[in-house]
Amino acid sequence: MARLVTIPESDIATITSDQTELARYAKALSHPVRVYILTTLSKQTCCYSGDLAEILPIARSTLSQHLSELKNAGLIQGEFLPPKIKYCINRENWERSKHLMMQFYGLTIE
Amino acid sequence: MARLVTIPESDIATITSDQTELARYAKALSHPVRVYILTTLSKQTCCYSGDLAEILPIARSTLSQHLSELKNAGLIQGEFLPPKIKYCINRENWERSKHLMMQFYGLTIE
DNA sequence: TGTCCGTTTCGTAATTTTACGAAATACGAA
DNA sequence: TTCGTATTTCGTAAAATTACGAAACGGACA
Repeated sequence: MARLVTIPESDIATITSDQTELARYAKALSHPVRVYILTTLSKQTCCYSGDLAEILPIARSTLSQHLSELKNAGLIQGEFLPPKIKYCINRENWERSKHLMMQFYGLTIE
Repeated sequence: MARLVTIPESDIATITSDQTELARYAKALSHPVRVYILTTLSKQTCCYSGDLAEILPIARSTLSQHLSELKNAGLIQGEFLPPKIKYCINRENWERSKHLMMQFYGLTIE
């Protein structure tokens, strides 16, 4: 980018790693189905992919994609209990995302 | 969808309007540049598109797109003060998104 | 071994997002 | 009216997202 040459570095905005991380978590929350899944999992303990598949008006393969996005974002984790897979919130990253979000909204409370 | 016919409605997950609304706000936060802009605007008072353009390593047209996404999400608003446009946080919707996010994370504090 | 079950991966398609430069717009000032 | 400044819209392209059904997979069990 030409700008990186013509303008001193100190004048370039530094997008912090916290901001990039927050954006990543926000992306995970950017679909109603994923918000629903996370809300469900954060309230109760865990649940099976099949439970969600029966209840949600989307194809199983589509649900699977949403679950793997949440997994990639680190917000949930799956435990293979043949023949089912039990999904739970990843508490550590859940708290991390909460912390970043609070920080973003200027809430220092924890 | 066949599922809507073969399974009684009461067994179908209801994705609430709050969840859909939260997903919409989360989508607005799902890019590092937009997180940066919102953080900047929420801390200080307001700023001009040009201020951001000089500081961010992206094309002005790209910045404009991000700004209009934030506008469409209702999180910022622009005031035309020729020849510049002053952007500020939309406090009402900012608080609304904060509220939904707190609710989502199980924080009833406000 | 073969079969069933729950789930994911594959193949595909439509739509949206992100990005850029060039052109258009809106307005104040010369 | 013409010029200059600040910003957005247009045209375009590449990549990512969302969605589906069909096929594949891994393990339990007959």
